[in-house]
Amino acid sequence: MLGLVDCNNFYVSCERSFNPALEGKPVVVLSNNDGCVIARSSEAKALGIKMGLPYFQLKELLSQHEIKIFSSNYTLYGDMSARVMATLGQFSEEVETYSIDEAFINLEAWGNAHSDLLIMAQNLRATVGRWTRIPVSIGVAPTKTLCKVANYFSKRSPENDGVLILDTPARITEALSDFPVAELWGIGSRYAAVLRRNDIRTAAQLRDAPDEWINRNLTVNGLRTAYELRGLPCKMLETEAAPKKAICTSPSFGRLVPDLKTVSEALVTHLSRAAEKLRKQGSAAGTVTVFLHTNRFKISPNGQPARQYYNSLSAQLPHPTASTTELTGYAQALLKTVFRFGYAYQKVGVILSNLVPIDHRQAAIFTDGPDERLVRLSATIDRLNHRYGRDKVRLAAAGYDNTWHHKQQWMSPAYTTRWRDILTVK
DNA sequence: TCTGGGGTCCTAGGACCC
DNA sequence: TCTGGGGTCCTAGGACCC
Repeated sequence: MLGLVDCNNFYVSCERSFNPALEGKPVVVLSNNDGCVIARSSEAKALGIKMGLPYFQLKELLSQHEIKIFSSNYTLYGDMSARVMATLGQFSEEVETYSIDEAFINLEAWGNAHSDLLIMAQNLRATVGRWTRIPVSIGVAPTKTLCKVANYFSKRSPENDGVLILDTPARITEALSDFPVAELWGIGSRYAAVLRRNDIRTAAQLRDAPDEWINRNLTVNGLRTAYELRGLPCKMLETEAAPKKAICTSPSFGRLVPDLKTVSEALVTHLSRAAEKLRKQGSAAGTVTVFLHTNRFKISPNGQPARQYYNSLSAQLPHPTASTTELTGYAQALLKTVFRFGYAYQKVGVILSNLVPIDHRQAAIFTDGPDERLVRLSATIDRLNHRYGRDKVRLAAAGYDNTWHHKQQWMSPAYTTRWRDILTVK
């Protein structure tokens, strides 16, 4: 059996973990740039606040209710996630960190008896709650997709008390007959529409559909989902995090930016961030892509949609590199080519791809290899910045104007990762 | 009138996830 | 005024090979 442990309203729960005054109140966490709602407490959900609601539309509700608002604090959420995952390690040898707030775990050691599974799962919930103050829900089943279904019901039915175990054909069929197919893991809005047109409305109906039809309409991914619903595992537990194949950094500007100089400085800043991630996983990039675009929601003074511009450009590098300095040269050249004057830009982004392990780089025939001194320089800068703070040492090309930086008006302290933010007990 | 068969590799676009 | 960010995988079609 496998378990899916999912943190309830994770970002809100992180904020509450260090600020108990938020208990029982409607709390929302906003996306980057304080753009829209990405996490809601149950009280906020009860007020009808939808996922993805833009902040400026939320404002109308603020006058009627006392809603607590937070900017995304990923330093805090990432650290709390690591603490939750480490706690899971106490209960299972094999933990797959599936996302910041979810993990699949192997429950082989718990045995197969329903009562044992229930006791262990409740014990796990209680321990995570005690150690991190993060409430979790647990779905237990023979495949990952069925775990997702079990988890869905464990959250929604109070009588399940945060745990649901689907361990017999009868229990599985009962759950699947009640489960909207559009909510299945792997079924998005497009596939949901296809299924609806074919009168497939529950997970049980998809499970029982002919393989050939599923394969034709939902590709092999849909077929895997159907197999998993039948209890045949197709998605294995992956406890080793695979290195990323692409790394992208593209936060929006805090205001619209029209000029090349500012866009370029932002690009260099983003690239520095992406290259840090690149070196952290021990990779070098063979391709750099730069893209930029205007605000697609913007309306002109005359009431018409504003003129839009989106473009991207990639360069294959003569040799893969992990040097911020070297990558910056290419990125700036790409930007000069894609940039058009006369637009107000919302964001510029950079993607590093064709990643290879840093010690297995293919040398180029006709050009010199990467300058090892530049690679060592980047590594040294990483160490300095880790110790003294982000961007303490950086390229001058990143500029000194930070008026374009994204907004984060309601940021909570980094309670667990910054000395001066540690709570004081009076 | 009539024009083979069997492959690989790359890319763009579309689907999905949190 | 104001609408997020960062990923993965699959498929069809085009270009190429002998």
